[in-house]
Amino acid sequence: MGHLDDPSLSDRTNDALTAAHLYYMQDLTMEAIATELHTSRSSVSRLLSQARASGLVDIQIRSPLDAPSRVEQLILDRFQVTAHVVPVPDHASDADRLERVALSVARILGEYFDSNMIMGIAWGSTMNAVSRHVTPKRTHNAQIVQLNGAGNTRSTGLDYASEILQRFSTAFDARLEQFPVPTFFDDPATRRAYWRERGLRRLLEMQGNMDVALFSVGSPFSTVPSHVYVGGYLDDDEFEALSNAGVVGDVATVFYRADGSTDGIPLNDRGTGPELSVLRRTPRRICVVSGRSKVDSLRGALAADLITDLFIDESTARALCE
Amino acid sequence: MGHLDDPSLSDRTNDALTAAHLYYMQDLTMEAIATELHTSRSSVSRLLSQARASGLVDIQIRSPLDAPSRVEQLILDRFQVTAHVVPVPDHASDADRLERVALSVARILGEYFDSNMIMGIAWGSTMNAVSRHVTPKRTHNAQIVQLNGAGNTRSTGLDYASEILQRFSTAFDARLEQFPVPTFFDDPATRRAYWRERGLRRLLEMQGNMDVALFSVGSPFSTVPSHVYVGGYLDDDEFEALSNAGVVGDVATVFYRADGSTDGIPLNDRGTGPELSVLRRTPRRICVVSGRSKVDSLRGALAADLITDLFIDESTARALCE
DNA sequence: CGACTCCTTGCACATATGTTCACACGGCTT
DNA sequence: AAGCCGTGTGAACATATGTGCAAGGAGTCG
Repeated sequence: MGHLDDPSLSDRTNDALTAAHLYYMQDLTMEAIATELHTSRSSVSRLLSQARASGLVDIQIRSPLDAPSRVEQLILDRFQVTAHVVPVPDHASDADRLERVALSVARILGEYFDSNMIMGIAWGSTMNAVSRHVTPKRTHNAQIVQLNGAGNTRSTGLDYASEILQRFSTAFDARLEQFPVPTFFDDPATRRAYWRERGLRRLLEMQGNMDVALFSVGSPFSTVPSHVYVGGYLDDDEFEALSNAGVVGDVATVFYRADGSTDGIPLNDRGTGPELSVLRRTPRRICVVSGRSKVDSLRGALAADLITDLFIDESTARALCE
Repeated sequence: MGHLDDPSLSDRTNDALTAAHLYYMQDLTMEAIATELHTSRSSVSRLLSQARASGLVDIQIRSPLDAPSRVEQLILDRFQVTAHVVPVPDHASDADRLERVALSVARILGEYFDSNMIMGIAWGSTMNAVSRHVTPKRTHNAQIVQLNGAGNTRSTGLDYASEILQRFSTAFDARLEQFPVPTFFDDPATRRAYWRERGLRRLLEMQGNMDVALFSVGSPFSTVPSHVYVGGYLDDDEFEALSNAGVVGDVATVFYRADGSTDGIPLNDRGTGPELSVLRRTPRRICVVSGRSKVDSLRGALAADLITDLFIDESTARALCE
């Protein structure tokens, strides 16, 4: 309940705090709060919006512990992964699904990330959607690190990926380590050489020490291909090579097969994503998936043991269990 | 996010959970939720009310850590007690104050009480107010124990005190140990004898092992006397004896002076409240105070080191600091 | 000093939410 | 089967909340 005329706090935040108390703890109406705060009802409405948006007010849903949904339980049994099924009506569009799952993740992410932690984040449409809604949470000495490069033949990719990452970084007040390299090098040798650069040491070390990893899965061969597959990162030959190698998906542009294996997939030697073994060492690996077209890819990621916590829309969850 | 067609859960709770998600996590309007749930908007409104009232939805206010209010900081410095100041306008009536502080406490109490814990609770107008608003929280193997007897010359007091305690017990799904004795025995010897009864052993042991104690302070000589002082528990002689002994207040009908001392206060030998030393052994001692008339009594309780966490209305808090 | 921008405010209106009420349904008694 | 709860429902109404907009105030620049 810290608030009330603290000189160190901006008046606005202070009022927001007080308003939040009066509204959420004491069930006053905004009208009444307006009177106490000597302002208009509309301003109170705005104060409360701000309080919610800035994470001052924290709303959680706590299902009785004995009530994981049937699907969540099923997923836990089959894949040893904690699933968070987001209710979305069956007839919703894929865009809707994505948006709604992303919103749910954005709201709850603060539960997983705290002071002194390192979080690795990938980029793509899903992460973009999540980033646009993250509820801020104040942390100290926290670090966010980009998981894979985002440059392609047409641009450095800095705008897109960096914008995403920056939203997280701002929301958590965390330092941000970007990864200004192409998504794929042309020559594996160049990549290997570059990896030995000392400038990369810090970044790789951070990735090795991540507490949380946040990513989605890519699905190259689905009807709704992921960002990577349509953004000019891969040419036709490369695409075909993936197909020939039996690839079903990727995590942070590291490709894998249905059984989770990655050996002998040439593109991986040129990619900039973290070794899957590095990922697997990360205590919490949060995967966000929406849309049935990602099911095959998701199965592969599960087989590769890349995931500890899965956020997924309802019908995709059901599809996964079939 | 556990919910969704879990056969083990009542449909109603299930719907409430889903509705809560859609409303609080996905920002859908109730209208939209009604459509998804194939019901009417009004029902959704009711579902959400239920979800809030039953603690399914948990709303917290998290002030930036660096922002305890000035008053809270002041109280911490002076009394080594964590204060939670509840904003209440200066012109509010004492009844208002009480209600609003009580509501705030009721909402947050779940933070302090959990499975396998023992909580001791006093009774009185304040506790009554709190009890009427406690937000339920599911716990296992938790125990609530009454701190002091509630019988008087006119009744066993079971109705009043028991009703209060039962509300807590229900809200937390905790076992309840009542204390069916008068508030004060007529003869100290009777009390001592009774205390040796084996039936009392269990109760006293629980009190000795409390994890949390919840109480207010009584203020005998203020213009707004507490429940104990007007409920027929004390006659004029006893009242005068208290006055002569320099008593400023009580906690669970154990009386103390301004300096926190209790020695040589005759009524304490006949009272049924816990020894203050027992109280002081309790790790968390939550005191709820509203109304300036309780300030003197509160000072005494602070001097006696009876409190670790203090919930108090704003103007009383200011009065305390003067 | 004025002209400008950028923010904030409160009003009035548009929506969203809460609540009352009459009614329908299932379980239970007679 | 008829009658009588208690519970739960949606329509209609009553409130409460969100938002576009025009106006005002503080700061900045010429």
